[in-house]
Amino acid sequence: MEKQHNLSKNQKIIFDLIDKSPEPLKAYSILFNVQKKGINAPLQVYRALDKLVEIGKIHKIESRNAFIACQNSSCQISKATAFSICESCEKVSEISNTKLSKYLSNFTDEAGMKYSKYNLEFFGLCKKCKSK
Amino acid sequence: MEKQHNLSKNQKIIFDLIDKSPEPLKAYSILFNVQKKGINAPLQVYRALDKLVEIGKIHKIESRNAFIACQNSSCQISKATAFSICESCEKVSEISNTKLSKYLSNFTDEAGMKYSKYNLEFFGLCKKCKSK
DNA sequence: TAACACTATGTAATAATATAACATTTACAA
DNA sequence: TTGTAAATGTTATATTATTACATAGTGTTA
Repeated sequence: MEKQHNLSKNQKIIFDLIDKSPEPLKAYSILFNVQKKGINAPLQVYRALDKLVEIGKIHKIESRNAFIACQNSSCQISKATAFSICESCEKVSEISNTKLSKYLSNFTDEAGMKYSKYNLEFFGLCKKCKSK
Repeated sequence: MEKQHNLSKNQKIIFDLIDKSPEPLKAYSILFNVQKKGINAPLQVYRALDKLVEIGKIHKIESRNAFIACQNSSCQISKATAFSICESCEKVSEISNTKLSKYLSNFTDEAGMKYSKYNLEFFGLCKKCKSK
């Protein structure tokens, strides 16, 4: 069983916003959206984002500096993430593929090192954009 | 045979600096280092970096906003990159593993999509840091 | 309950990263 | 030698993220 995290007020506001969004959100766009709820400063946003990333409720899309809610049934694999990113419409999907995650978690480099933590970003055209 | 790219003056200055560096370099640290060579503005650095990334001479480490020279014999796989990153000393190595790159290039998602381009960052402790 | 530790919040200032807009110059092929 | 693409130079500004410091809430345990 995963540890239950009770989100604080700011964390909840920001998580809800990200969770409802169909696309990754950037920190300052989040800030703009939550100002009516009393969150006024960038740092308040970044602090909540840091915590949410840490506990696996959201992920950062590094190549886009944006954040999306974890799609993997209660965020069990928060340290081993994979995404597909459409280079045309910027649609981002989290990939949950057992084979892929096993392959990567078991990957051993030339020096014999294993890495439990990784982030993988695939780029291409999504179905919609491809057929245009 | 790979296309030969003749680097321009600024591109060459900046590539040489990155190529000689034992660690990834950040854009403004590059700027600071090349000011004595007449490159004065951030944009001049970013333009060269963009071009060098485009032609595969360097890669961006997305999670660190830093750049390293490609280690893969003349940069044949500039759009399919994998790195190991030490979370303690920040040492970054490019991984060139045929099996891994084949596996990822052939990876097909649930919707049947393939992705020719990807970036993978592994995180962990390097040998040195592990033994401390 | 009081004392404590830990987490979260609020606020201001600023650092670090990256791009827009515009003018000019260079490289090189037609 | 002219046309075109790539590269350069410069100023200003946008975007992303952190430092520093003060205060408040939450939960544990003595």
